[in-house]
Amino acid sequence: MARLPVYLRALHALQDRGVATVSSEELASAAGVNSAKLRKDLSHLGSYGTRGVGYEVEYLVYQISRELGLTQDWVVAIIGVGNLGRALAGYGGFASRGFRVAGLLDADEQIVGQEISGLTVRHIDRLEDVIGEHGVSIAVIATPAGAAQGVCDRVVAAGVTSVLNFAPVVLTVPEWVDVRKVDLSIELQILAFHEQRKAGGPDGAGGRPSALDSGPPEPVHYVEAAE
Amino acid sequence: MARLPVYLRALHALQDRGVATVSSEELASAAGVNSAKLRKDLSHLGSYGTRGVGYEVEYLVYQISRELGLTQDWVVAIIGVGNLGRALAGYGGFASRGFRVAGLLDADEQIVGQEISGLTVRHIDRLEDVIGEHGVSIAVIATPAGAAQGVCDRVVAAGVTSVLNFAPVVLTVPEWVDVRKVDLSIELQILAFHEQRKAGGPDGAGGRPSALDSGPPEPVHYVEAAE
DNA sequence: ATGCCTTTGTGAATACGCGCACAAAGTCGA
DNA sequence: TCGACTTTGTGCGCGTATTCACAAAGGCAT
Repeated sequence: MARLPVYLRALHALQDRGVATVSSEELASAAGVNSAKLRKDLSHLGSYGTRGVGYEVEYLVYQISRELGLTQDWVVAIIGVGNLGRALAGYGGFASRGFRVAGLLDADEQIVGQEISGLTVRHIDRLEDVIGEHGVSIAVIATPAGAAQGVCDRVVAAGVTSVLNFAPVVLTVPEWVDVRKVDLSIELQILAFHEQRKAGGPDGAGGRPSALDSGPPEPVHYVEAAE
Repeated sequence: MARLPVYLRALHALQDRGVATVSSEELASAAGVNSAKLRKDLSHLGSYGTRGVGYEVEYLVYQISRELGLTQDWVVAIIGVGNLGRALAGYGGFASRGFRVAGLLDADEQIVGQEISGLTVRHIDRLEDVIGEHGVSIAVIATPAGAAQGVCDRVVAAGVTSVLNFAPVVLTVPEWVDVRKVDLSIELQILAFHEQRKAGGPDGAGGRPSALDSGPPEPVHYVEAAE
């Protein structure tokens, strides 16, 4: 389930606060989901709760980590060291969750050789070497759109079976390879869509809170046809 | 629908290649979805196809852009100018889709005053001013986890009704505010989960291609219990 | 003009996810 | 020891999304 990482994060926060046991209600609230859903999710990986008490935080952390495969280290390579690649290389959330960045690669000679977050950027020509040497199993593609499919084909040919794609293209891969896509522009477009509806979209004003109940302080934003 | 931006991107690519009309089958393939689903999605915003021919690319681009609210400009502020904030500020996919970054804000005095992608970083104290002056309606939160909820409360109080959150926390907002979350660590954890299953997870080896059919060149990666 | 061929738009069947609500199970106080 | 209370685990119904499959609609060649 895609929600397990969220639970895990909430559990880590509880752990840091010294909480030993937690009820499904509390944990669900912290994770922003329904408590029944959370219980059902947890029950799918075995019954680790005690009725009348709740779940033991530490034990649950271990079980979820195990289920997610975080009890082992995963070796990651980042291809494309532009602004985004740099940000990813320096992102602390990786190392703390068992993800080790073993290689940074780029095609730009200006960038190759630079040291970023303790790693030297290597040339994309060495892609297969880097993957082989370090046993990379997850590739993060942060290249321009045009280069993404080519890079993807190469990492797959080199044995990578999971790809995290930040380039704005739909990657084609063999069926044994998993791809997840993060697209900043699409996220904004979805927000714009809802924003437009709130401001009284094509269907006429629908469903936004009136100024009477505890709505926004300012009426609404101006909306005028952009042509 | 959350798929419209994907269709739009595929259509833009077709437009660049000079394609005038496209069938649901082709477009669905380019967008990575089922063709019936695509037709149903498009039919929900009116019937813009011609039977026997397909859809006119240019017209469809306009209709989807309109539906998504991209015929107007949206004003965005980015709060938190670390590695990620910097990457976002320089991301070309924003401007080209009608999103204008009007403000960069940070709490760090070292960063305030720097010019990044043509914008001067301002101090977080001026948050409300920046939002008001430019009519910001979308806030991008790229702060550390600890600061995110506080920043979120402030932008909401200042009138922002859409938030794109990169901080690894679940934000609590009034019900008229939309939040979308992008969490790099969670994406990797989901990949690790599938990776583990492919490598013969807790359930025993299940469903991965054998070495007989067109599987990966190398057998599989080593997997050993990490404790 | 006419009939064949392509492609859309959609009814119907299916699968899926979600959440309510409750029984089973366990704790804790008396 | 016993009963009341808390919390888990899950059966069930419901609404939504997805897919199949086909009839309606339009183009195009003859």
